[in-house]
Amino acid sequence: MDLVVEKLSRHAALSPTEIRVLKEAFDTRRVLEPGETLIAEREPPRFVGVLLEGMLRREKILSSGHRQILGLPLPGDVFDLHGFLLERMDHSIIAFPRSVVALAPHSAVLELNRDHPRLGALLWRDGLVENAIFREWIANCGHRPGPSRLAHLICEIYTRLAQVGLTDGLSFAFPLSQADLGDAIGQSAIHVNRTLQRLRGENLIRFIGGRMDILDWEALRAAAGFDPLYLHLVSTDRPTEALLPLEAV
Amino acid sequence: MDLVVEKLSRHAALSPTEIRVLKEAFDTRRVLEPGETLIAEREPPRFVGVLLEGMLRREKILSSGHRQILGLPLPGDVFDLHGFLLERMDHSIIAFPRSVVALAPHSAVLELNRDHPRLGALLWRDGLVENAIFREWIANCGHRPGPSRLAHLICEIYTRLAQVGLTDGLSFAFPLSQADLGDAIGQSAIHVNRTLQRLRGENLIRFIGGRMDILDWEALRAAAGFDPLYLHLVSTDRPTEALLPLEAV
DNA sequence: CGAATACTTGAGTGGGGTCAACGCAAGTGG
DNA sequence: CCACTTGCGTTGACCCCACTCAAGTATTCG
Repeated sequence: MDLVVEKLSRHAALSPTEIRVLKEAFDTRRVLEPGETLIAEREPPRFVGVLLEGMLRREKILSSGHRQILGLPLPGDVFDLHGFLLERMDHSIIAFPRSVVALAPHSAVLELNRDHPRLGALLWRDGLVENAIFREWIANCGHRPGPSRLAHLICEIYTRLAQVGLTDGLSFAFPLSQADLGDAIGQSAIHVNRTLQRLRGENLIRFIGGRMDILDWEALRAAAGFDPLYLHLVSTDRPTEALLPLEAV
Repeated sequence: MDLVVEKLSRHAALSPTEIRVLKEAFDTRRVLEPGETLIAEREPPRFVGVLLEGMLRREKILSSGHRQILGLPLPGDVFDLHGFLLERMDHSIIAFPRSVVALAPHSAVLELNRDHPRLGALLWRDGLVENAIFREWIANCGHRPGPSRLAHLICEIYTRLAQVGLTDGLSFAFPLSQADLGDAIGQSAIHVNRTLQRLRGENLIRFIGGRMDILDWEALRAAAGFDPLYLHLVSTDRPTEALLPLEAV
């Protein structure tokens, strides 16, 4: 959970009490095997989670039979907050590689929000960033020119992993198959293959054995038209006052 | 504001105090002329809003110059909750026709959540439904077959408008141009035109003068592969216990 | 070592994009 | 009242991006 505490602390220092309350709420651990479903479409959500290790995907099967990947929770991300007031899941959450999650029952999160509203707001903030990512994916699957889409996804994953210290320079674990990539950006796996070859041919990336190496970040960023604004990272040029001063709530 | 009170009341009865607190928080009115920007990308969000009349669009200009519409807040919808903990807007919000919004400063919403957590949770719920809509739009712009996309958007708008009583049978105001429709579903305006003609030719819809008439709901729904699960409507088959009993928070 | 899965490559095709022109209605101003 | 403009919708011609089908090649795994 230290990963999560550190991530939340970037926006407002957590008191020892808040850290304790947070850890007590998310006291359940669950290990997911590769491909295991954490929760399926139409099931009632029973908990809020944070991913500690591995990688998850949100997915939905369309009436045409196609699969659409809706999002990729990474370690440190809070997920299912989106559903904790809703009756049923509108999509499934599935583990890519072996993953570890920490779970909190909804009642614990409601209590946490009631008794420590500032901590609740920080958890919400994390969920809000994911919503901004959803919106960016609409643009990525929509009007963004074809070849840029894949580059954009790579830029996003790299930037998000770097935020939680899970990159090694410009290299990082990337456990998606070409079919997965296609379902994430709304293209066929075969076309993803050809686009990958192009990115490789232009010496922008190397991608073998589940590991992605970015060889030319600036060129990749330009090809993607990637602007990290939507990730709402903590940056040095943001307003100097704390996001959530203690007196705010 | 009665529209909003009624909408929220569907999920848990509001006490007279909660209704008063809600109305006091959203005490500012603002009228937007057609095409007027409520808030632009990169600006710091200053308020939470609910739309009372008209229609808004969330949009983003991509590096390619293309415009992508990310969402369509309708009357009764809470918006910008998504941004009330974030430093800058990652997209713009613009009025389609003349629209009226009610605004609450962030401090009022933080206070509301602190002092009336159940009311805060109901507002959050509305935001969560919008997130589910974002996810569905990813699928709509992504892997959904072409002709279904337009039909799906029409089904969604109809269903959401019907929820707040803004439909007249199967007829409703629909102030989007074909260019807007294209930017919403990730297609060119010209192709939208041809798809519209097809839907008209099959006697599924009539669409003139900013008004949409659905002529054959079941056929349109089938063409779209539309399943309203993601709208998280209040339905008769949901769990009988109240979503947010008073003792929950 | 076979079986399954993932990746690669080629050939053929069609959906949807772009460009360009035109129709039509609603303003607008002389 | 008419000439001009502006915005939106419609239609045709052309073409390319990306999909599908199909076959072949690693690579992993029981």
